[in-house]
Amino acid sequence: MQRRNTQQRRLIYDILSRTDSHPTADWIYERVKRYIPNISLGTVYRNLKVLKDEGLILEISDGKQSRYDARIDDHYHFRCDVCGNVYDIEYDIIEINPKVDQLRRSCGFKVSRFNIEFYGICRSCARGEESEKNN
Amino acid sequence: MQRRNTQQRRLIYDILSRTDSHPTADWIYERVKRYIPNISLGTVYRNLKVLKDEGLILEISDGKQSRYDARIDDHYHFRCDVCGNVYDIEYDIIEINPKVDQLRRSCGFKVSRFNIEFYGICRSCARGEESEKNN
DNA sequence: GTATATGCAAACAATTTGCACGCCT
DNA sequence: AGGCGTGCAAATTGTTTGCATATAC
Repeated sequence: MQRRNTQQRRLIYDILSRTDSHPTADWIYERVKRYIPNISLGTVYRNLKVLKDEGLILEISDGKQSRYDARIDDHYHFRCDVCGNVYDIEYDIIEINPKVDQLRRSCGFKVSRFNIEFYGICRSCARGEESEKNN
Repeated sequence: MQRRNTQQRRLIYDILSRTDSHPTADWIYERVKRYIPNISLGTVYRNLKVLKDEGLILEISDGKQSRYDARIDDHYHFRCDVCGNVYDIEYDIIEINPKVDQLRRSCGFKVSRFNIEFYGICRSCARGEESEKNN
């Protein structure tokens, strides 16, 4: 399929690229509206799907909602149990990879990728602050 | 809150305990109906939540849906990209845990738990079979 | 007896989709 | 010009909830 480079698609990707907050579709929608006031939420969802299909962004599942990430290099995520925000953890490739490779070879499945996610309470929530929700 | 040991709750837990297919609420509902035909889906959801709160089962998020697991000891999951089914991988605690612990201590967050998930194509799908969907 | 649990249906929230029109290329 | 993309609203999907009744204890 021949893809068009629309204003909407460009802006959605641009906004997602400029944040590290792993936002939801709705958060992105609110931001994009500042520039294209009559954009629809459906368009945001459609473009996020396109960008994902093209491998430009990642979709992170949050149980009920999806979050999106324009950072596609190897890294992990930490999710705060209190505010729900997602933070990046650098990919400790030297330490983990050989061990995971060992497991993936021996587990009996053809593993194409894996994902580690950490959970706990983020710094602001530990301090009792109200975190700005990125959703 | 004082909990009652109802027929419905007992059966839901029993059915979940006897499968390793990590089923969805709807799959469980269909099974329970064989014994309690007029049970409602809402009751299944309510009881799954109770069982989870009591720590008897785990909820596994599958993007849009939830899946449930009565196996609460440490183990990993493998999810097939084709059929969506979830399989158990034995927890190779000696190999992985120290490395993950190292990462969780050094990542800068207060990590209370973590989760590793593997993705790929399961045996039946690799053979081109139609897998029975557990959802 | 009484509070917890149930069945039912309506409500919800996140996401997807059908359709007529609009705008990249 | 042609077809992909859009806005809008309705439809779908998974899950939750209010309420009157039933049941475990």
